[in-house]
Amino acid sequence: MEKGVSDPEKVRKFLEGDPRLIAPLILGAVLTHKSEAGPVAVRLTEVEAYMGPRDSEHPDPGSHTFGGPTARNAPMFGPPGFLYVYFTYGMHYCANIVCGPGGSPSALLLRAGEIVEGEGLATLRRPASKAHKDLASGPARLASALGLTTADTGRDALASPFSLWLPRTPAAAVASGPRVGVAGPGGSTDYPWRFWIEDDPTVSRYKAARPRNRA
DNA sequence: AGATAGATGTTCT
DNA sequence: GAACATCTATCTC
Repeated sequence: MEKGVSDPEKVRKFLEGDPRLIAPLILGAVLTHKSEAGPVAVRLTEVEAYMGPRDSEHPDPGSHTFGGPTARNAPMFGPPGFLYVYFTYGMHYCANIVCGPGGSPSALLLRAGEIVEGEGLATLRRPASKAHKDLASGPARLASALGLTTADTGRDALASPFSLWLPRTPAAAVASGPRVGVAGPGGSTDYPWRFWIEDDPTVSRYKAARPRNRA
């Protein structure tokens, strides 16, 4: 694993930029979480930009900040480099890294990655995973493998027990594309919010969102 | 091997 | 109610 920039000052400065510019450059970065059970590190292979309504000419109804600040999305209105973790679908967590200048509010959703350290612990946390490449091949899988929960929302991803290493050299082949299956008026399906490392086996496979039946 | 259905429960509109 | 997820089970090809 090629080491890169880890100085929190420099990393935070980098994260102050536009998430759509940061996204292709953060691919390959390594996020580490050291828990009492041990460290787990993930090399990011897929991220998705979420823009605050005032930061973009493209409406983004998919963003949690689309409707303004709430108790849940408060970290997104804070300084860059902090975690925004939310609970979704009654059983999963998804982790974002806040970026843009403080108060933006925008973030990068960590959609997928490859476990590069602590695979044993990651496997314990992901008993359903049958393959190495599937340990973090999805936003909720990634959060689960790293052991992230809503208890971690608002915590600094650039300070202990976390660390974030930027890649020394940008990923060779970065692809981008729209989200799919996004419902809602003005749908944000027509803009490339999503970035991933081309041909990386750990990138999540896309399925259109399916409507759920009521109980 | 791929597609589909059902279940799970928090947060916001 | 609806939500950009995941797992398991159960079909079909």
